[in-house]
Formats: sequence, C-alpha cells, structure tokens
Amino acid sequence: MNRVVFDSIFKRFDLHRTPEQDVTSLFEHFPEDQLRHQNAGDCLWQEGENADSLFVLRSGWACSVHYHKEGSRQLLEIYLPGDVLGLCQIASGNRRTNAVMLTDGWICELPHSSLPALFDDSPNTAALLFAIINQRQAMLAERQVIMMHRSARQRLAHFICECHTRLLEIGESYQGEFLLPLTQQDLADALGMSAVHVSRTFSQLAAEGLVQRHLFQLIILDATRLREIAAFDERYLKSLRGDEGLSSIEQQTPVFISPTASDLPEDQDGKVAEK
Amino acid sequence: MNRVVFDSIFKRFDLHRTPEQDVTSLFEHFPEDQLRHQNAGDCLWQEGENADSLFVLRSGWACSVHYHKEGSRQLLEIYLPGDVLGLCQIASGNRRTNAVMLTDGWICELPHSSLPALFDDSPNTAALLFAIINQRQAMLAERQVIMMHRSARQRLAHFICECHTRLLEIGESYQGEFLLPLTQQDLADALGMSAVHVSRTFSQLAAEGLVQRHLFQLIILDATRLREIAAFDERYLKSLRGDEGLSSIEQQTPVFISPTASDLPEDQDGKVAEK
DNA sequence: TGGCAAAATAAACCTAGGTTATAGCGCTAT
DNA sequence: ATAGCGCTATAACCTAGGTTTATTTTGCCA
Repeated sequence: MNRVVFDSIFKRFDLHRTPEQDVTSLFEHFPEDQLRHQNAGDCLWQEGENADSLFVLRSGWACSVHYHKEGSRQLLEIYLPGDVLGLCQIASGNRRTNAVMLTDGWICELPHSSLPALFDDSPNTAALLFAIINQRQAMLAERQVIMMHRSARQRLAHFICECHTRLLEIGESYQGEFLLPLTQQDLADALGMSAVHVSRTFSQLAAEGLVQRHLFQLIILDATRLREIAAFDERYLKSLRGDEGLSSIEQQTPVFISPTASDLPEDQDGKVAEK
Repeated sequence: MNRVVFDSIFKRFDLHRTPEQDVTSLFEHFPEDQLRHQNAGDCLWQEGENADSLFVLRSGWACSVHYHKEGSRQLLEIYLPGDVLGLCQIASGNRRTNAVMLTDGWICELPHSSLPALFDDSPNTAALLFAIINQRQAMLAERQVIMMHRSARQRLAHFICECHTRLLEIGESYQGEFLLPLTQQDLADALGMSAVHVSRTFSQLAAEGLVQRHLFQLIILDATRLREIAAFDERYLKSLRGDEGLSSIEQQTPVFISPTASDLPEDQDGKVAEK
C-alpha cells in the first residue's frame, strides 16, 4: 500500500471505478462467524462508550439516536443494509450517540485494529471509507437544510423519498412499495415533529392519493408528485457513484452493494422494533 | 510515509500529541505569497463548482451557505480563524454549498494536488485533517439536535456560547466580550428563525441582563446563566484536543492554532460584510 | 451637516404545528 | 373470552414564532 492509498483518497475519481469490489471486500474480509444476529431494539453502542470498532449492517435497519435529558429523543441517521456505522468516531474515539437496531438484522463488527490489514488486502478500501464519511456528511448537511426550511409535510415527503431511493439502490423496494419499519413516533423523532402531527400528515398525504401505509408497508402511489412536494433532489445521495445523479428513479439498478439473500443466514426480514 | 500515515489516522490517540505542530505545518508549508486577502462578501467557491482545493482561514470569518430557490438562504457552518474549509468535498469533488467571507480576512489556498507533498513533509497532517473532518461532523450533528429540539431563545443562546467558546480557544475573545460580525439577518439564517424574532430574542436576553450587543460587539454578562439556558455542553467542540472537555471556560487557554497578529499582513480585524 | 441605506426595533396579526385527551384496532398472554 | 398493551386516528385547544408594516437608530459618504 503506502502512497497508493493516499493518492487514491485524494484523487477522488479513482474511487468511482471500483467501489463495488471494495465494499465486497469489506464484507468478505471477515469470516462468517463474525456475522452477528441482532434483535430489534438491540443497542450496538451507547453514548459515552469508547469507540473501537466499525459495524457493517448486512441486513435490517438501524439508527443513531440521541436521548435528551427531558426524555425525548432524536433519530439522527437511519442505516440501511449495506451501510457502515461508526465511521465518524474513528478519529474521536468515543461515541457521541447511541446506535440501535430498528429491526432484527445481521451485523458484522470490524475492530479498528483490523483496518490496516484490510487496507493491505485492498488498498482502495481506505479511500472508500473516506468517501463514505464524506457522503454521510453530505446527508447530514442536506437534512439540516431540510429540517430548518421546510414544512412538516415536506419533511415527511422528503423522508419517504429518501428511504425509497436508498432502498431502490440496494434492491429492497419493488415498484413504489417497501417496508418502512418505523413507528409514527420514530418518524416524529427523526423529523422533529410530534407523533400526532405525523399521523395527521400521513392521513393528509393518503387523502391526496400520494401514499398509502398499512402496518409498516408503505406504497408510493404518485412518486412524481411526492417528489415535487418534497422538492427532492437525489443528488446528495449519489456522491459515491460515478454517475451525475438526476437520472429518473425508474431507470436505476442497484449499484451499491447489498448482501444478497443467499449469503445470509435466514431471517433478514426485520421484525419491527418494540418501543 | 505510507503505513505510518494510516496508522496515525486510525490509532486515534496519536493525534492528541501533536496537533498544533501539524496545523502549523499546514500553514507554513506554503509560501506567504499564497496568502490571499479577501473582502467581506467575497465568494470562495460556489455551489456546483468543481472542488480542487482546500482553504485555510488565517483571519476573518467565513461561512458556508445554501441558497434556496425561493430566495431565502441557510448558513450551514461558521468558520473562524484557523479553520480549514472544504474538507468534506475532497472525496465528492464538487461543492454542494457556497462559501462566503463574512468579514475581510486572509486565506491560504491549498490545491488538493499539493496534499501528498504536505503529507510527506509531516505525516501526521493527514491524520489531523481526518480528525478535523470528524470534528466538523460532530458539530453538524450537534447543531441538528439543537435546531430541532430547542426554542429560538435556546438556539440563540447556544449560538452565542458556541462562538464564545471557539473564539476563546483561538484567543479572540477577552473576558466575555467579542466581535460577532453577523447581522441579525445572518443570525436568523443560521438559526432558522426570522430576523424579527432574532431582534425580539436579543432584546429579551438583554433585558434579563444576560448579554449586551452594540454594533457588532457582543458582551456576555452572565455566562453561567446563559449556558444554562442554552444547555450548552461544550464537549462536542473538544474532540480535537487531548482533554476531556467539561472544564470550566475560565481555565481554558488557547490550544488550537490561530495566526498570531504578527505573522499576518496588517488588517486582520474584519470589517463587517455588507449584505 | 445633511441625506441615504442598512440595521434594528416595535406592534398587530396569523398560522403551523404542539399538546392533551379520547377512542378504535390488532396483537399477545393469561 | 377478555384484559392489556402498542400503535394509530381524530378532534379541540393553545402557543411559539412567522409575517407585515411602520418607525427609529446607526453608520457612511458627499
């Protein structure tokens, strides 16, 4: 490795060429017995702990969450299958949030100490991790803009669009339909609104024939209109990919790596977390 | 370099030892003629441009800002002397925000292409940049929590505390007094509230004897109370430092590097930006 | 010294969304 | 069955903060 690694981090376009192989290697570098099952509600780490490992989410949903002293909480990031969690604590070395499974799922834990070996194996991986961190930061910035300047209705619409787009990329949504394993309270905590208002807003969107939600199954009935309302510009989700974004959702094929059903021990269909 | 560099990134505590020297080297690696004067209102980069360099802010204030189609805008980050701007676009390669000088100031531009040489010179610099990115992310996350869960009054109080703490670290505040070169409209755009309400809230804080603002000079009269209101926990600002945060503000000595007055070409006292 | 433009105040009014309360619905466990 | 719990829905009410419109203050410049 050596110079090659840093070059590949700082000459950004290098990483557009082989992200997939590298993510794959990230998964495959560790033997299957490192794969761990988690139940909905399980805690991956807690605020204040030392951070000495990364997690790769192979199936299921997770989130990072901040609990306030007054009892309320805030969901900061939503993690989907294929996501790497804990990257932003590599430097600081301690957790500033909690990470919780939203559904059952399988995770793979990588101690920081194992990273150098991983980089030896596939030099571009470091660049990839760096790119992922940057992408996450882009998502945070985007979310901040949206939270501060848009109505509750728009925020909810945007959240749905974002989930849908991300799920399409990993092949977990068919047509406009997908499983959104969050309670209205979860959504409220993620979007900075009250659960009551989430309910109201959902009813409203449903009444307009835009979406439909039953149990935790969500169906987007009018994607175009929904994206209009949300003013959804998916480019911020695309910085990891070679393309320029803005292509219509329908043409997309999964690019980012998600674990295929076959290489996972049974149950990857998350059951919903109980509060 | 080589292995050493990555080790130093991923063995986090290495960087608690020598951050100062490295930031210094960041500054000194480039000859003085690279130092450029900027006027308040100058644009360092614009949304959509290609990102091929970093900026080090040596004096003055700057911010990253997002303009909305409807004409409103959002200040995303505030940069103070000593800050490095543009880090989070290294991987993605294009700007997703605008960067604007809030006051007159001096900046130093580092093309991405010059980074490898810089890393050769002082291997820890890479780790430092990495750490700074993480720190920025922590600030973003913190801001998100605050923007979503706190009242306008608390947000304003928090913003004041944050600026004060950051300015203390670089030696640009004496006692509770410092220059805050933002108009109420700027503050409104940074805090997601209306300019009118910023004014109202400022008046209220002043009436309670907490702060005092004249022109762009701000005086904190009752720091303790202000921090209570803001529920200000400065730890998120401290991840670059070896200490554990939480020490009282009064005991702090400047640690992060700020350019000393002497090594700057005259006028570093920013004049306020005209809108 | 006077005039101008940008900021800051102030008052009146209005609405998005929070809060509280109640009720229905679909589980699981006795 | 039925009791109990978690999630959702709907309605009534209330408040923080937005918007609009003046009025005042301030600094800048000729």
